[in-house]
Amino acid sequence: MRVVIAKCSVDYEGRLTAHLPLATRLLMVKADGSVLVHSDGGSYKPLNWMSPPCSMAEAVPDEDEAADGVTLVWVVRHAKSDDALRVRIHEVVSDATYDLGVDPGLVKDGVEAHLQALLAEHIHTLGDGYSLVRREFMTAIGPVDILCRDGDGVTVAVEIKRRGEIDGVEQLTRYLELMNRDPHLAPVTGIFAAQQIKPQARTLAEDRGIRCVVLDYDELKGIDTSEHRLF
Amino acid sequence: MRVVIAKCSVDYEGRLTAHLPLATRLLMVKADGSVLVHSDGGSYKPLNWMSPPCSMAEAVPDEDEAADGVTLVWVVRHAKSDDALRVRIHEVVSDATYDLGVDPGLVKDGVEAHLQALLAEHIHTLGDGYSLVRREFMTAIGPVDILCRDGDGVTVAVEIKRRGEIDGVEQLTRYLELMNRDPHLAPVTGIFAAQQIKPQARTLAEDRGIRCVVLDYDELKGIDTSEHRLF
DNA sequence: CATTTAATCTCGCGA
DNA sequence: TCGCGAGGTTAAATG
Repeated sequence: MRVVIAKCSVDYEGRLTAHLPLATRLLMVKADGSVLVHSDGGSYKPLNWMSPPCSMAEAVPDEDEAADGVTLVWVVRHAKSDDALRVRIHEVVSDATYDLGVDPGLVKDGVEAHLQALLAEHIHTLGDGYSLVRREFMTAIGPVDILCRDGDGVTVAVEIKRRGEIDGVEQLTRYLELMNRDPHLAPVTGIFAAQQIKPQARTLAEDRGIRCVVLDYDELKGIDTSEHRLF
Repeated sequence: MRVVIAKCSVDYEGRLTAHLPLATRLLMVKADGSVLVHSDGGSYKPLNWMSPPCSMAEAVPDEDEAADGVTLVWVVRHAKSDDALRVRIHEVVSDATYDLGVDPGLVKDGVEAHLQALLAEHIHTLGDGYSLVRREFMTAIGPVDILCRDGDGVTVAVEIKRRGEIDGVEQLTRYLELMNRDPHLAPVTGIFAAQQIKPQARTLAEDRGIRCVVLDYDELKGIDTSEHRLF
């Protein structure tokens, strides 16, 4: 990885056009050729960047650029599209290259997939007599997170979100409409399950006869642990 | 801005739990206290990070950490939530601080707002006799991007997206349902206009009698230019 | 300040 | 490879 601190202006042309006036910034060139332009603020998103696959070339400034004080130009082109980034460097404060090696990568825990796995494992938390049919039940318009049966043997489609918003209710509604048109499956009722359900989403769901369930990730994991401890 | 190259492991606890095994990485500490952990690959997203407002403190490794070879621990805490990042540093390769000053910021061109302005200006590209009623036409559930009339004087609601997906069709459908209940407006037809329309979105839209139009930003801008050149 | 919506979204999974 | 959905989405605009 190459890290350069430089006074520069930047222009991007591609899916949109963007311009960064002259200022001192951090330029990061990664092993795959991608370039990031960071300022000393904002959040993790760079002010400007080029995603891989791309290649970076250094060019000599033209007459106008040289007259403006540009000493070096980086031309970064995307390999598959016409996206291009031009970094006009006026002054280099620092320029260093490091060998970082390959990163072992991030290990995550607590995302929607885990919620789904935990709820499937403890499907009875939805009510007495509930039994799992299958996770990721495929339909023509996409997979239903969990398909199960309630105590009366009625099919139930469960949509799981970390944060339940209107989009999720719309999604479940589409699944229910489709599945209720299938005589093999109908009638199918719906459960909208999330760690947190926005009031608007709850209202919409209940208005459509969809039951809302708030999931407690730690509690589900706790059940997991205490059950394992029985053995 | 402080830039550190170090062999480290990182743990995040907050909305989820995440762990980065020991490796050499770039650590960026911005003026607002935010921290970014970058590897030599991936895109512009850091492997791990802490968003502002937050504060970073250096701590002495405990006994176990020291036994593992940790020489220094960064504890980064978010100011408003319980999110925390622990960077366990084993070896510092480089550590430098730079004064970048305040960034003048990015100037953009070519986003959805511009598409809307351009299409409103050239509403006749939707068909002969089309006329603009108004942009951002307010309804009880939000603003319709463009309201216009077709050649027969029938009211048309236009939803504009850069990339047309199912959500956009749902949104337009809600507007149309509402507006068609209003005797002053009904009947209202719909147009889903985007630079790119996903097949599923197109299918859903056309199934609901909504016309799909693919917009060409450069062409609309070209019309703009050539019209201006007439004067 | 909360809410909504766009994003050069990125990222990962599955067909 | 492409499409689709999730994201510690982030970030900007708006009521």
